[in-house]
Amino acid sequence: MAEKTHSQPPTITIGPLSEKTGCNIETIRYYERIGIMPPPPRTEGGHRVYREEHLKRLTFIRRSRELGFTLDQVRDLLLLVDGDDFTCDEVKTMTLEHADDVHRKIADLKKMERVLKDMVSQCNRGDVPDCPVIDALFQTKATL
Amino acid sequence: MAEKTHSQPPTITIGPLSEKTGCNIETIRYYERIGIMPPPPRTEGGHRVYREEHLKRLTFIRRSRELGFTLDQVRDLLLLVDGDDFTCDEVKTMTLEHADDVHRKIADLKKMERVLKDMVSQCNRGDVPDCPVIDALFQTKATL
DNA sequence: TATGGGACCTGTAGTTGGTACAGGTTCAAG
DNA sequence: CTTGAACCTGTACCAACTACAGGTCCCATA
Repeated sequence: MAEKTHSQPPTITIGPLSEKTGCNIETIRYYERIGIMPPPPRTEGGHRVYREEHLKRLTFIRRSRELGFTLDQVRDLLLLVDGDDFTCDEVKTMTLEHADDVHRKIADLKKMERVLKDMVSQCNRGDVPDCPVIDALFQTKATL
Repeated sequence: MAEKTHSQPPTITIGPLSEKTGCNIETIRYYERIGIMPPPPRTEGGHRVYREEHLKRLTFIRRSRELGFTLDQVRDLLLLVDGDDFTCDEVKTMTLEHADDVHRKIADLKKMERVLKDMVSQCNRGDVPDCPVIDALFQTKATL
């Protein structure tokens, strides 16, 4: 309510930023080092001082990572955002491509799952030292 | 057909082994370095010389990796195999645990996929610089 | 037998996306 | 003014490989 004259925009240090975003401190510094977070202003003593815009950007990055975008993809998304001349179509395309990747990964994992379950389903002979799983893993057509 | 007297067991060098297993050369040497492939005998000049047993072991490792076992898990499986006192149950348990991991990964990826598709489905307004995907990625409850 | 070049050797560094210290400085509450 | 939590930098580490560089070996052909 009672703001001082020349009121400054609210700021936080790295610790609270970490808590608010769920992104750990070392990771925030890492993001700065690799250039996807901008270097924030510092206090006299050298402590990082963040503002709302940093929080937003870091949230964006976290969210994107949670959705499985690589840091390179995040970099591209941020370029589009920063350029403010991005088109919805560009973003849509990237997202769809990524969705395809995810889809393929799901398909691969499903195959894996089936093979694993098939192998296990052969195992019903108790604890004899003759294991169909092991046999399956040794399976190959190659010889010397 | 016409084998010499004192016929030696057939051997191969690392190149052919790589081709037969689909495991690249640097990876084979890497596996040796980390101790999951045994150091093979060498020629006078120092070239590695492999036999059937190496081929089998490497195939086992590759197969396991393809099925998503980590190298640590492969190490465990190999201990069981090498000890030749493994029980089918032990192997079965490891495999089931791994199958569960895979199952969870599939579930996570499916969630991702849905969110990505939902975001994209908001995109039908052409190429205006106002993108629901970007908006969604910025979405957060946190403020300074 | 000499030689050319492909296959092999070792050792180190880079990849991705962070995490984990060590060892030192700053900030703010009491 | 003191204390200790929070912050700083820099380096090393994780999985699971891959990619060199710079040197040696092997063997088929001339």
